Amino acid sequence: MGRLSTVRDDQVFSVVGARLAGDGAITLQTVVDDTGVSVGSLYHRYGSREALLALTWLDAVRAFQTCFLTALESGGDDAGERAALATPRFCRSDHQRAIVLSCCRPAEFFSPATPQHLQKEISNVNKAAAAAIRRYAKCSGYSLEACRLGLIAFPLGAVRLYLPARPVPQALDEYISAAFWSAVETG
Amino acid sequence: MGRLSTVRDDQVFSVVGARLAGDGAITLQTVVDDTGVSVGSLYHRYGSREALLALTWLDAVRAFQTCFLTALESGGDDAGERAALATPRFCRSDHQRAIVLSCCRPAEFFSPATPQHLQKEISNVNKAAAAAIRRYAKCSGYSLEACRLGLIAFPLGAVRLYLPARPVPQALDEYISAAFWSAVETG
DNA sequence: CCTTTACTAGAATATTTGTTCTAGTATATG
DNA sequence: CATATACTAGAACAAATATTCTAGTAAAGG
Repeated sequence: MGRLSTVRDDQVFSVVGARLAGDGAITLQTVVDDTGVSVGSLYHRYGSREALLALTWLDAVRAFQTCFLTALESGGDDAGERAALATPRFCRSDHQRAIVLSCCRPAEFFSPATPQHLQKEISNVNKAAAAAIRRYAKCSGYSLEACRLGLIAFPLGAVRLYLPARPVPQALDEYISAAFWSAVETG
Repeated sequence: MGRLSTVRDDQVFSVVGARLAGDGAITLQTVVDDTGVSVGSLYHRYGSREALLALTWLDAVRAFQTCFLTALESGGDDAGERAALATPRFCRSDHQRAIVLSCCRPAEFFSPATPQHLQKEISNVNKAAAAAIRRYAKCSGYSLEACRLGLIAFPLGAVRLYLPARPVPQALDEYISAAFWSAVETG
């Protein structure tokens, strides 16, 4: 019902991510130039600049969490290790979205001006991940801090050595696995 | 010779860092409001917004490198481990500068508009650190990638779990040490 | 086919933001 | 004290940016 978009949402989000990898300045003008979508269209579709940024972040974080939570909740003794490796794998399979997640502070995407319903969604997404990590900690017996470090902090720190400019090398996985086990064995 | 500043440079840099920890938007207006220094003063002292941002970053990175390089080049079998721990220690001793280093992409501080001489200085500072890490890799026999991960990536990833809002807990050091050794033993 | 609906287009507007400018102030040095 | 020097102050200006508005276009459903 109604006219169809000439440029898909994910193409718009991708352009926003690409800008972040560059000079990092995201103005509506840059989005217009890079996508070919007019200002009027952007406002019709997303409502505001803040909403567009929040949607870009949500799109990226949902894609990542699908990979991460699937691994973490798959069971088995190496579920944690596979979840830790979800980060470098995601960077290789979805570079553009990985840039959004790895190169940005939340403050770049969310502000008091972000629409309420998006703030709510963002909050929910974050809570879901935090809850999954808590569950994993409880089941595995590892400390919560060790899990946060081994599952998130170390893998993220590692890929940030390469992103946004260079691809994440396969060789990184071995280090990330080792760091994961070092964390859970320490705590 | 001449009148003295009522607000010191490091106080101005500190305010810029504090903003980054908040909503992240650094406009001259926010700097004026937070420091009480007028726009005219800021331009007289720093020349441009870009210069102020670059100086803020340089101030922070120099302070960190003093700690980091001292540890790394002190010799001994645990020089690497102490250099890795320089990151959490720095975060505890100099929270404001740590925020500048840990919470920001370079693109937020440098642009084509950054004055030439500051771009040069920034380049030199980065080269000095990279060279020190290469030397350490050569002396220790560890791979360069392992050193970059163990000395920089893992410690930085770890402290980012807490910054900018919360203090970096002492307990983190044990995990960072373990991650450092896991890296150099893997590579 | 006609209507409804969602999308497109870009000029116009209002706001924010960086920069410049002129006048004035305080301090070190001779 | 006199003067050069660096800093302070904030209004005025120019540029960039977000947002609104009106008119028009394409596709789906009755």
